[in-house]
Amino acid sequence: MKKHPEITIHNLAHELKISASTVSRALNDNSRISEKTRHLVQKKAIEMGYRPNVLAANLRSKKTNTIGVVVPRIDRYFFSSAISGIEDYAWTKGFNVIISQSNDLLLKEINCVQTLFNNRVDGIIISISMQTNEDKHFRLFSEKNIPILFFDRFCPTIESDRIVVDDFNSGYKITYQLIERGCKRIAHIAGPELLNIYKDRKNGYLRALNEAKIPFTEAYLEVTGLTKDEGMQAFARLMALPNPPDGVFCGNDTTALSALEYCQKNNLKVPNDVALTGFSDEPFSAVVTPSLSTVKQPGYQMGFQAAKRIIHRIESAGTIIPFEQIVLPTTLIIRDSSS
Amino acid sequence: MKKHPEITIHNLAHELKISASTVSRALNDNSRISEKTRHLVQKKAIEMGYRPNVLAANLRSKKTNTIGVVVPRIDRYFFSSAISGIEDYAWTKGFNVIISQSNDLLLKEINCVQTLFNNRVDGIIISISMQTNEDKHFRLFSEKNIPILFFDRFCPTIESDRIVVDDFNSGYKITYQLIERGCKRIAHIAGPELLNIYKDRKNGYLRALNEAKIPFTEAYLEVTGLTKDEGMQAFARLMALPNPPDGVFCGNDTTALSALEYCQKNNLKVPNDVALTGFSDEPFSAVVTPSLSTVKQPGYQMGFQAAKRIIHRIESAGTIIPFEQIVLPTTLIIRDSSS
DNA sequence: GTGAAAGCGCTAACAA
DNA sequence: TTGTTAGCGCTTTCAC
Repeated sequence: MKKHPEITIHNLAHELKISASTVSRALNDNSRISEKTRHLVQKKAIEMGYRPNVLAANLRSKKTNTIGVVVPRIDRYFFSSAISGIEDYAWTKGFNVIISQSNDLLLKEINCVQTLFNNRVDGIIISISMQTNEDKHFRLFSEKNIPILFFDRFCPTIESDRIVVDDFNSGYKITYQLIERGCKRIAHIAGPELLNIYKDRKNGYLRALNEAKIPFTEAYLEVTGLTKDEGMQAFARLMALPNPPDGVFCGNDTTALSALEYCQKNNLKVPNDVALTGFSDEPFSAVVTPSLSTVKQPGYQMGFQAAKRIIHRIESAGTIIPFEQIVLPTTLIIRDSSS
Repeated sequence: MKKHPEITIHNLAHELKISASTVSRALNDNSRISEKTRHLVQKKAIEMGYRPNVLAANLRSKKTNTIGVVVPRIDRYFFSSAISGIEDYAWTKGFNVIISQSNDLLLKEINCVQTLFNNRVDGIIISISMQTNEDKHFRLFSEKNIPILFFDRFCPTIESDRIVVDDFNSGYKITYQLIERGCKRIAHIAGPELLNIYKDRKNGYLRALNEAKIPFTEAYLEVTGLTKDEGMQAFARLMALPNPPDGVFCGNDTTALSALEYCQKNNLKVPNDVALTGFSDEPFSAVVTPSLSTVKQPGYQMGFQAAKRIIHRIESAGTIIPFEQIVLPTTLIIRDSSS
């Protein structure tokens, strides 16, 4: 079946009548080798179609040059662009990227993390699931001194590097914009409190209200899973209030879009009857009518930085680097839905 | 630094006063082992916090339980949903997924493929770049009998499994719909001929014209890279013709969107002045105004099937399985831009 | 049903 | 600068 048996460094060594270690050194551009042998070996390697067995090298060196990534869903634009950033940077450093998705399920997340752990990834980059309320599975890594880095949604009880955006301020700014444009009754469709990002966005919202001396109305706060359906329902409840809001800060673009749909069906004018804002700047947000005001999160940049940071940590194993929380800037994008 | 040294099967063996091979067998649920020892070993393994060294096992067994994936860009919805499908299926079979992106560059693609090859992936799933006009890098795999599977954009000169959609028919159907709605001068913004999918879409277009006895007009065919900018320019050229088209079949949704933008800026009514259709059903296509007619490709399903097929092939190594081209159905989605 | 021994392909400490 | 040697942790004959 196999026409070409694998060539090993021993085959090369044998052919060249030198030792395997010399071949190894030549192939790895080790310093203690003569130009001549190096050339000879490399030429022969190509000639014989040698390809290094990364597995064996990894086993020996106890490094895999692989980083594991766990995200809730790969097909959400924010995450896929983050992965794109991770992959682009990792590539330049010769690292592989293994990805897995938690589907926002704690159990699946634990499973993913375990598997990556067993596969001896050199580090893990993760954005946690909506259900994650424990941290045992992350401690595996800290205990073995394997770098773990959270981006966007982090686990507050684990000391580690983090790449985040300033959700509090972003929530504040986008709410403030609604106030500025004259909204008096501002509602918020929030995500699960379990996740810092949603809590922060909500607190930013509260802060803006407070600063403008707008009293907070319990009924104007809806906590949901931020799916399309839940968003639609929450928005419907808001608009059914005796005194419905004239501005709604939706926790993400998906719910903002569902709110928009609701308005179209029910003949509500956006932004005149009710102004809407989202969060994330999904690809569709710029092109819906009316276009959606939102907060742009630099997904690609976050991924890129995450990879940079973790690979740096991996490569400086031994030296102690203090943990860092890197906050990337968001951009407030005001479009028709609130202008 | 490390508080917990790695536990190996030898440690377990030593503790239990049995041999390492017995431990190995017990851990792998080998048949030639007594219930009693199996239990004893597995209990001890948990107790001591043993975790298998996948690397060593892989080196020995010459399998990695890993499949490599190469796509042009991870952050395009079609591809990220395909990856999602791949990951979901692979997960159920205990396979890891290494991803990399070619950025539609041949050189990067070659590099990715080589790296995956050196990393000894058990199989590779790929959608080729826009530049790919050679197949040497794929032959590596066929020569070593490592399964390779193309999805969507395939390399015609490599015999292999393929998961595709019927681009010819889809192109035909969507053009036919334009004819049906009364368009007389139908243009097409095509992608590079190098890729089968774009050629097929174009041929479907030609077929529909032919069937309706509409003569083909050279000026109505624009071949581009299907980016936003190129799409916009191509569309502008079309509309600047002395006899501009009243219907345009765009090779993908991105160009259709840029055409839409052009119309808005230039006060052209869609679909009345010119009807538009895209291809792919990107998330934004349903929500732009006017909403975009398009062809829905089952990205997730394609990925899922791809993983299923390749893992099946990997697991039946040795048996000869004929190559198959699996054609998944598309859905014609008629929305406002052409209705 | 269990153990002994060999070796997957590579790297690295030590010797020369 | 090069060679020798000893594993990395596991699986898998082959004996018993």
